[in-house]
Amino acid sequence: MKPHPPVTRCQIEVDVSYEDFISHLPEGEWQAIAPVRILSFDIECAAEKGTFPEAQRDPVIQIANVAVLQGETEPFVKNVFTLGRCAPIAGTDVRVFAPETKLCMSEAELRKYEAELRKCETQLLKEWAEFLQELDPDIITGYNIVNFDLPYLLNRAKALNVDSFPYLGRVRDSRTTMRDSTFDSRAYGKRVNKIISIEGRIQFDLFQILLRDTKLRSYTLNSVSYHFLGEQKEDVHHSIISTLQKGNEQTRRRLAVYCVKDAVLPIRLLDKLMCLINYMEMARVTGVPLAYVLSRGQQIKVVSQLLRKAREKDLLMPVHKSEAQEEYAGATVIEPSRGYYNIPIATLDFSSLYPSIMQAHNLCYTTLLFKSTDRERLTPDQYIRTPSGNHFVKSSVRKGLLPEILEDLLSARKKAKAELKEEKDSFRRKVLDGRQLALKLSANSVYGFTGANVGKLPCIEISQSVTSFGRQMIDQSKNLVERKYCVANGYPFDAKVIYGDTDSVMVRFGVGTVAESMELGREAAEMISATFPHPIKLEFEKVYFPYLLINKKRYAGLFFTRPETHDKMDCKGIETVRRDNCRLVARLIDTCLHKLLLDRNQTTHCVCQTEISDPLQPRVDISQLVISKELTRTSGSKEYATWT
DNA sequence: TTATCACCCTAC
DNA sequence: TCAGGTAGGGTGATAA
Ligand SMILES: Nc1ccn([C@H]2C[C@H](O)[C@@H](COP(=O)(O)OP(=O)(O)OP(=O)(O)O)O2)c(=O)n1
Repeated sequence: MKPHPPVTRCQIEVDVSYEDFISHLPEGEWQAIAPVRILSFDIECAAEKGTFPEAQRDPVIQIANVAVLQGETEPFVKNVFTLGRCAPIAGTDVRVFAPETKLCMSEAELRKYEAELRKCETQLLKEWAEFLQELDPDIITGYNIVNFDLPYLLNRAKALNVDSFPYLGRVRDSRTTMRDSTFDSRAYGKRVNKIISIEGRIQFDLFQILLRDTKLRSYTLNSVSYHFLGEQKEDVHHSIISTLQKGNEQTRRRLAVYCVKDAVLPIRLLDKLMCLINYMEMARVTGVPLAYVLSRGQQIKVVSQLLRKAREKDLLMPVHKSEAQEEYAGATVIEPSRGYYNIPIATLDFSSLYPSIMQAHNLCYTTLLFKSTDRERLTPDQYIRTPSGNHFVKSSVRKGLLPEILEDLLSARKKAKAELKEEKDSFRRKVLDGRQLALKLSANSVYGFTGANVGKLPCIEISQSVTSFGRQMIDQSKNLVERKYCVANGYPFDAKVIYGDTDSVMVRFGVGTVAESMELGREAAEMISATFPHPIKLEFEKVYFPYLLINKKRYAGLFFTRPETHDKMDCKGIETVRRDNCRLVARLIDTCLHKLLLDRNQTTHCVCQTEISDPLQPRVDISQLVISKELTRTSGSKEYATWT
């Protein structure tokens, strides 16, 4: 089960209209919009979260703050509101906001105190609403970033009857409303979310961003911050919160620091992950509003691009009554020759296989010939027959919309890849890689859209033609390699394709060094590419040496892109990359693979055996044994592995 | 004891 | 226009 969502709702205020905003961004200078000024405020109340039952009975805890980032790399905390006097925090102004608490209170005193507290909170909410409503867009960037827990604040405003609060948009007198929504897709899973209407402002829920863009074992703000920023929240255990609050200036200061950090971390993450830049690019390329990139799926992007292209050509999109269509065959996975290979294995891979198939063969809604009578009006060289038995006209007759869409998407991806190549910083490389992959996914989704049974415009003819071409191509590649690189043709060894999945072939050329393998791989890729129409391209991608092939979609190997040294250890489908195991298993298998591949020690079993006695020793941390995975249908919480 | 299935997550 | 696709391994429950 996914953990409780952390306090990570971020909001961006854009001064100009969306169109104006993006049209003012120069083509090649995305970095120029890096935030210059960030305003952030955040309120945290453990009791309201319902996570700390102890705290619920204790009305004392209320701390909030406002933080500002102005051009500096570190956010500057402008105001810290505390309840009770609090010792200064460096670089901040601390402001006392409530009456002092007493350690012991009578019943009457407590009630009076609670009433005071509500008054303070009400005033806080009013101040915030005013602050938001009058927040001037930054002169230089035209926007501000504000971080706070919007659902929480709206609920508090409701509970305290602060009627002036929920008017946070840029349209005066337009009430901010909140409702639940669910989003269900195979790729993202079932997500429950809150939809909050704020005209003229765009919401980025960092928790949702992280769920979509990253694959982590835990999504608490704490662990995410540690993972990406290398720093954690100031850890204040909930059981001591009220003690700290009731203590003195110094203890309350600790609490305040904790809250400041909470407000600042999401903004730092947003910046570090370059969310704004990447999402803006995606919105521009696919032609959807910025907020859709997060709140909607892939279909809307494809539809938007279709409509854009259709309008250019004076075409209309039909309203399709989607009747239930049956599934269609997908890609081939070559039967693996399982084993441990202590010689280099070259990997050849079609670049953007499905999109390039659609481009090469001009597959589109607008080029499909439904009926045989349509074919009779054309000469045979004006159309093609796909391996699945469907017919499409050639681009000389009419160029399809989908190929044009794909061209745009792929060129955007190409640019992203070029930038990735230039980048030296390893963290930024990861971010740029994610951006490149997101564009690839969007391109593949164009194909997926045509096969989407629940979609608005499914067209199985297209999708099954694409996959049938793909099957044919991987077959052909395998045969070409094996036929050319054999003893009969004067090569020292018979090459063998030991495995392949959808668009890739793993070739054992028989040669003993990485360099030779690369040489042959490059040559083979070029040779095979030449047999396919533009823009289909088979690329030499990498060499694995050594290579452990366990099963279909499960393998590991040392990854070489240069002859001298390996880049990394690459694991696919194995427990080390799966998140439904406990960490112990992942760690164990990781060490085994290290020994097997890095040290080439093929007698690893004895090492594992000594490790395996570990769980029975009390020194193994229980956290290593926690298994967490998503539970759908049935309810329940995390499962814990136990030994009794 | 083996076959089948639902479920999770991953590789394309 | 709420919601990209198929292939496939591994696990544990249940049927045969
Ligand atoms: N999420 C995905 C991933 C892949 N595919 C399909 C379409 C791809 O063309 C094909 C091969 O996938 P790859 O992961 O090898 O990626 P590409 O070949 O598209 O890109 P590249 O190899 O250039 O990274 O599988 C898909 O439909 N959806």
